[in-house]
Amino acid sequence: MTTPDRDGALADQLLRLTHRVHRIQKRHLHQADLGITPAQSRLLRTLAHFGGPPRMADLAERLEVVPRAVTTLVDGLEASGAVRRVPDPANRRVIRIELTDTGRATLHVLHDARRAAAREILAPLTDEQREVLGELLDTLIDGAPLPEC
Amino acid sequence: MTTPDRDGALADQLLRLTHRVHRIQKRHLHQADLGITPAQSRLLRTLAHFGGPPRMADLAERLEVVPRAVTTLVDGLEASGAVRRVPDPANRRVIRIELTDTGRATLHVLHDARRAAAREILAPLTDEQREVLGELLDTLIDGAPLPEC
DNA sequence: GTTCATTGTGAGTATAGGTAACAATGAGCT
DNA sequence: AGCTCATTGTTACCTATACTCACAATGAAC
Repeated sequence: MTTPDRDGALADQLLRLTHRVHRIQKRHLHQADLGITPAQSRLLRTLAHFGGPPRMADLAERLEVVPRAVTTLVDGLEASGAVRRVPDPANRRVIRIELTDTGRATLHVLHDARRAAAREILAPLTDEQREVLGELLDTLIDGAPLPEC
Repeated sequence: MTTPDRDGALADQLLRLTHRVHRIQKRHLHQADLGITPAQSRLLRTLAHFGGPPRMADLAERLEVVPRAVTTLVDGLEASGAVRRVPDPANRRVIRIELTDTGRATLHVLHDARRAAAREILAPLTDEQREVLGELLDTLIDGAPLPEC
């Protein structure tokens, strides 16, 4: 038997990798010294992928967290001056989250930190292996079933 | 240019995957209803990979967390009856962590939950792709530089 | 035998996220 | 109009993870 429990082994590897990725990202963020936490960085990154300023509910859905979590993250980012809460004139219940100029500058630094972290994590892989991994991760992420079902 | 920023893109994908893996594992663990948290599950899994009962310091090193964190995890697992603190007669400073029979049973259930989680995460991949991913993850994990340097 | 290193833990903190209740608002219906 | 119900963000609280720092007990080295 060449693969006694391939999926179980993959689970183990994924969990170990997950832990490592988180630790390394945290270290690089700390070194960047922007006062941005990993979850805040994730929100900023997501923010940049929207066309216009999204509603907080949009962010919660995209980040796959509960709306309450977004409130906390935006609180922190607003205190850092990276984002701004802007009330939506068309619907007074919604608040749109805008990236400030400071936030855009922060995003650049974060991007560099993220890339450095990636280089550290991916160090054992050749260029070809990174290409293959990228394709596999694309497939994994694009093929993910709808969140929360 | 075919790869404008491959490492940066990989970082994004890894971070998204990391979040997803963590959420899905948490859900499956909760469904298993063993009262075991993700970090405790990680410790149990690690425990099974040692030959004999390891010292808490060994666990901290292997898990790549600070020793204080191991204390908390063992506290919870001992309360669940999954492990036992056994003083080392050869060195009265060290405490060895033994898996109980209950713990061994728990491990089996956890293994199934982990495999189910893996199947859910890996659903978009074919068998061949899973093999390739497994090899890449092997390389990534084995080639990791020594912890904390 | 005094000094220094190892080992685990108490106390306190920060981050991440979850639930439940709620106030403000908008939408639909009669 | 009014009444009901869904949406949106937030207040208040709880849990899990992991960190630092200080410390007590022990062992090792000189």
